[in-house]
Amino acid sequence: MALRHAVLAALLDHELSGYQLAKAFDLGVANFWHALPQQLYAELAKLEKAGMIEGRDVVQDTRPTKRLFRVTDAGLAELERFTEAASKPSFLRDDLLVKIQAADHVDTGHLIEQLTERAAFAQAKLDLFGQLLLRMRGERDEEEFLLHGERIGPYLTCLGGITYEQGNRDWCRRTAEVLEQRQAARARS
Amino acid sequence: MALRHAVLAALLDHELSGYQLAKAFDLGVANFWHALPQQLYAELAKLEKAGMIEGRDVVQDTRPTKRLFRVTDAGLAELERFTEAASKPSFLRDDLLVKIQAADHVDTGHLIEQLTERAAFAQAKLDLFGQLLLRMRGERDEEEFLLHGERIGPYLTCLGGITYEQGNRDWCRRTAEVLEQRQAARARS
DNA sequence: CCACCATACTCAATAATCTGACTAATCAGA
DNA sequence: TCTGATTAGTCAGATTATTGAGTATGGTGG
Repeated sequence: MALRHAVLAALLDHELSGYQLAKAFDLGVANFWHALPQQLYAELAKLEKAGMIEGRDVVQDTRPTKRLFRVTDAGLAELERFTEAASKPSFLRDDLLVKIQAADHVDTGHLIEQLTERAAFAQAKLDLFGQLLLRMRGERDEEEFLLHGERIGPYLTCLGGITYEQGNRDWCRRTAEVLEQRQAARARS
Repeated sequence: MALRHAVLAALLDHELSGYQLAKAFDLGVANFWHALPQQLYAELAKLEKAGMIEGRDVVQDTRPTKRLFRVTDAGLAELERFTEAASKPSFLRDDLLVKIQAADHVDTGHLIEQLTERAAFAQAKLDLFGQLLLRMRGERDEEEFLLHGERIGPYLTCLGGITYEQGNRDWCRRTAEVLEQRQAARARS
């Protein structure tokens, strides 16, 4: 049941349409949750019926009419309840890790390729997140912003994303390096 | 469809029963995939029907009879196919991140509590993983083991788990610290 | 001796997520 | 001018994952 809360949390900052929300929850960006458009539209409908968000139609002359949503008091109360409850631990579920687990029984070339790719992807997200941080804190330095900024939630989750992607990148590079060295050693013998 | 491959990868090292597998895929331990017992029993049944694993009953005098499974050649071929295919990126889906995203609209005390808890959990996993590494490489030092060890897949995923949990722990601590400082600053004003 | 935990599983039902296709309009580039 | 990308959604269906309960036996702590 956390998708609904993720949607509520995303709508705290700005009014958003389903489409904009879908962009935010997409692969490249999602720094605190991931979901597909279909899920989001369904969840928005449910949340509106439950009175936790309110939508208003915005007619655009050049683009299709969109529906912007904002969180209601009931929605905020729901988020509050959610926050009080214990968090369920987050678990790993990663194709690439499964492949590495099987590394000794499986073609090394493909593994190295995919590790390199993943490392590059992580680096790209790091660059993006870095820019995002700058945009959020503006002129202020990080220490100052975190102490006195008015809205630090997204900044903190972005920092989380950075920590995660750094770990990801470094592990991928290290692992690729190990596999390459073994390949080279095997080739020499 | 990666659960089946995770099961295959887990069975590469040792013959395991569904119950043992369930232990390994449990929260506390799972360092490359997570799943519940029911899923695993179901997957084992499917894999056996598909000829990718073979089970044999082991009668025990003091415990219920168990069924141990090992990977067949067909299973290995399936893993090989899986490895060749591109990995789907892994995404974040974490209750705690959602709560932090909403940090400015929600009770800070609960957040700090949950961050501290999560940090302690991450540290516990780090200790566990550290011991696991030692047990896997035995007397050898890491560099040597990674270059010449015969089975390094599980070692590499364990290193992945360590990187992940370190990031997790550090971010939780940092975030809790920030929230505490803000709480203190607000109390003074 | 009795409650509880560990081993070793099974079954059913619901909830969450993903795959894939479809509508319909505008805009930018070759 | 035709193609493809972008905006803004909707629908059906399949697959995965979670929740909750139940079976049966043996060992352990109080």
